[in-house]
Amino acid sequence: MSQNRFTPETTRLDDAARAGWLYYVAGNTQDEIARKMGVSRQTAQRLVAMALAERLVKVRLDHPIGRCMDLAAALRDRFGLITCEVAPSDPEAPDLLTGIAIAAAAELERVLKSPERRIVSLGTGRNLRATVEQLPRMACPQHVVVSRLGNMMQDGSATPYNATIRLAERIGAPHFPYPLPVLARDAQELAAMQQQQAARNTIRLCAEADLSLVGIGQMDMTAPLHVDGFLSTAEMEELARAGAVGEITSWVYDAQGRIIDCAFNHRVASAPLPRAGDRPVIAVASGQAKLPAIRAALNGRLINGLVTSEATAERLLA
Amino acid sequence: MSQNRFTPETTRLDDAARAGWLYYVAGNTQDEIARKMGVSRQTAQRLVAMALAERLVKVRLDHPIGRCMDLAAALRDRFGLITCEVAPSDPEAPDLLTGIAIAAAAELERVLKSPERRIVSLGTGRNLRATVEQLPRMACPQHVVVSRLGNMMQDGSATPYNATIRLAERIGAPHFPYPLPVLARDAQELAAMQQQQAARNTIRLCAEADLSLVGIGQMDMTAPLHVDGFLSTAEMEELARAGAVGEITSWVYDAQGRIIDCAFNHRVASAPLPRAGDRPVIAVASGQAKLPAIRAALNGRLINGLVTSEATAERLLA
DNA sequence: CCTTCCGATGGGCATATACTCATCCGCCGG
DNA sequence: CCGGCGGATGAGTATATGCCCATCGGAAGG
Repeated sequence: MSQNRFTPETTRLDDAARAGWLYYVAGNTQDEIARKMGVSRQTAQRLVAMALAERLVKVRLDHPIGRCMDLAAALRDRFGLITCEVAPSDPEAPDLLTGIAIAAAAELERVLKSPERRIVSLGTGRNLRATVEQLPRMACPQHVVVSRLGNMMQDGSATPYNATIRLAERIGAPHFPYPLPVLARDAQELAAMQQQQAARNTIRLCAEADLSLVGIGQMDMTAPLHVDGFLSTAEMEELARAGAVGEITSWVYDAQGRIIDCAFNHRVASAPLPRAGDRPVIAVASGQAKLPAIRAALNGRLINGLVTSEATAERLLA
Repeated sequence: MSQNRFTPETTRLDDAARAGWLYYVAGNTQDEIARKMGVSRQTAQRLVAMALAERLVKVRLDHPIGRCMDLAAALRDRFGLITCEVAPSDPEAPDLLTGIAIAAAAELERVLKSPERRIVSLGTGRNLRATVEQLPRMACPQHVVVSRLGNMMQDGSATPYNATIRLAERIGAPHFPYPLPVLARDAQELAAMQQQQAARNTIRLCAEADLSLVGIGQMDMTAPLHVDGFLSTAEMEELARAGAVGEITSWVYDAQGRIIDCAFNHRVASAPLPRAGDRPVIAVASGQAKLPAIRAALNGRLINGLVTSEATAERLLA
């Protein structure tokens, strides 16, 4: 078909549209298209590619998951994330944990399937606990599970939501609880604690973790740190004045995602936050209340992966 | 990823949606999808196929031609056509000939490109004439062009719009003009005419035609048969009373596409209409005025191919 | 009229995709 | 507890697709 009988541009685009239609809508093979349009197969291929390049074909996914993946892609783009999963929100309960727990579990499971030894470090929190609950039982003795922070309060009692032990049990992997409490009394005590062999070993493992899953805590009266009794109301208010908007494994940061240089952070005994480089540091967090904390963590590149809900993702991008 | 932890149907469909999204929207290869989703390549392929089968992915073509091809596909479906082309209508002049002439010429060209001998039979009319004008010059001595009806009026003068000669000249093929006039005086004269060797030979060629291109005539005061003087106003009115809505190569038919058993048809000297079986009998017709005639021809399976305008296609499907 | 250049073309090949088949796993009835 | 059944899986393979490159032909400029 001689394109030059008419305006070549138009006709060529028309042909591209035809080819695109035949390929994507009618499901023809490029060979059939070539025959039907009277051109060579290669030309048909070029036309189909052109239809794609010229954005003539628009693909839409008619499934809740489609919107989620759009949001996830947007978040990845915007915040330079290695990985991002957005779970469909149930309109009835937009911030239900189950969805994101399943999504996060899928991420985790992917890593655990590796036959190579992997070090997985975990924070704490309801989200992570729920995530681990969603994992199927697997036999993964080759991996190592390590906690990034203590589960002891200063009085020696345990915090709830311990994900590390649960995960280790579930997959039959050796695990390293964090051998220090969440907080030291002061910087001096902290320094002493960190000299312990077990602490140094565990902190090193955390630094080498192939995958880190953490929660994100908000900084209001519903803050996990406050609810669990690590932060008095007075301390909370002081931190808020210093600009605190969120915390990850107890490290408190401001709206730009910078760890605040304050008395509280000098007492935090948790493993240092991994520099979110090439190894995934994935936050599992959602909910209106955590929004500023999540946004700050993303802005400050404290994390390079996020698993969240559709509703939260939308608000993050707004 | 064990689907059986949750409702298997849902999860599988979700996975299909993810896979579809990754494939069609994100442009991943199935191998990448397999890695990202932690499944085998084959499973990824199945998921993509499922997303397609379950109609999760909707492809839309953002180009005027897209609408045309949708209409063409709908017409093919609805009327069991072998081939159907819908040319974009210029909103300024919805029934302009050029568009459909180009489209029809493309159809014709496709057949002419064959190195095998093809018999192409033609009707008459502005549409066919315009179609032939759109053909590029080609050297096709292997083909044969034959006319399905005469171009002589009863007084021996020629009708306009002779497409056969023009086509034969353009492609350098041997051609067979129709050796009889359009109409005989009566059935008896007709029978005598058809005994002629030339007539029998030409009619046989028409019956064997590999491609037949015909126009469709309406049955009102603008009817080609009337304008060209073959049908008096009185005869027209009588045929209309008998239910005539259109004609193809002078054979007059009713709204169901049945050739009417009437005096006029008993005088028609044109080659019998080919039974629209597997060999293409393509009508080139468009325009509000021809709508009932086209619809009837489609309903009666007098044709198995149609080239028309976007506007006409829409009305045919309405 | 000839030369040069650019885009289009089709052959050939590496890769990706679709399909078939044997097998496996979990479920169910005996 | 066992055997049969149906869907899911992975290996293998035929087919389709994407890409590189040599070549061609028409347009612009000398």
